Amino acid sequence: MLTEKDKRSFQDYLTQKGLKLSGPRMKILEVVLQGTKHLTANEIYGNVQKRYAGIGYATIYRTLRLLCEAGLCMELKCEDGVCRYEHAGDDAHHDHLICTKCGRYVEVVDPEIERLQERLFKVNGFFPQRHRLELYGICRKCKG
Amino acid sequence: MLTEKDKRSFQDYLTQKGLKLSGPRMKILEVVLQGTKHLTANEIYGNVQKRYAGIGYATIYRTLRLLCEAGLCMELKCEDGVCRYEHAGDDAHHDHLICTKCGRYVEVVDPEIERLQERLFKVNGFFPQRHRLELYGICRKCKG
DNA sequence: GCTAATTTGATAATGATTATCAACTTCAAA
DNA sequence: TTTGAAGTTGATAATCATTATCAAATTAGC
Repeated sequence: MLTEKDKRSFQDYLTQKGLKLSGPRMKILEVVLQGTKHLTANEIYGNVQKRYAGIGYATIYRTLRLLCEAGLCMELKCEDGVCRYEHAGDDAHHDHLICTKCGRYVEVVDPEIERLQERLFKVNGFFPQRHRLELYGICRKCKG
Repeated sequence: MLTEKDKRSFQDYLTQKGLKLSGPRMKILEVVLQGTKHLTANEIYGNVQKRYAGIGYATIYRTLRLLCEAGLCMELKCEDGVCRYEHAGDDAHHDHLICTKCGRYVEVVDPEIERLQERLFKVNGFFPQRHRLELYGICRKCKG
């Protein structure tokens, strides 16, 4: 799942910003894009360690920020106070359905809801930037 | 805005839990219910200090938790990683429109959106518990 | 008023994230 | 290919909101 396109995309972003593509950055990009979605920085640190020992915490955080800025990742500020990261891929915006028992994240979109949100912005005289919708419940598996 | 009903409500909650209604708890209840909505614990601490010096940080946090449990307050986990509190009053559930320039919070509800959210839960086999919807944009005043 | 149970304030601890800094890499030009 | 200025790294200290700890002070039912 680590395409040449992604690599180039990261490379381009760095160059454009006058930054450099280092070994650690490349390794982190690889592990993040090949791993599961919705991992914490700590979990990503663990995954990176497994394959490439020696990369520090700070570099994980720094690189995750770069990946977000480059549009390759998205940061979710979760209710437990910890950030989770999902690789953005080419998929459009989506919201999340979150199981409060097992912590599973399901991605959902409802175009109708999106439309009504735009209306709420307009009605209240706000220029829309972004939104966050999280639905908390218990998934079928946990409900038993 | 601190009604007898609120006092009784807090008192009842404490009694029912085998807890006590102390001076500090009463003072914090008063300041919180009379103050603005969407304040941080830190801001509430400041407001309490102004009127009743000597109450410690820990007591603010502890009492805010009790007020939430008693249904007199609600905690909002905000994107900046800080919690804000709003007194629940009798008003129903609502979502928030947040100005990214001035930080203003506007409370909004759209019954249609609420309905569609329920449908999303159902379609995905989730038992619904609660949700969080935050709309970020720039308010008319800041837009100029 | 007495007393057991609860609460308080001060402060240390926690846990995620960010800042610091000397040593190490990168990369474009020579 | 060597070089050196600029950027990066890992270790670790710092930060910041929130919680835990604990001895001293308060509360409420008798």
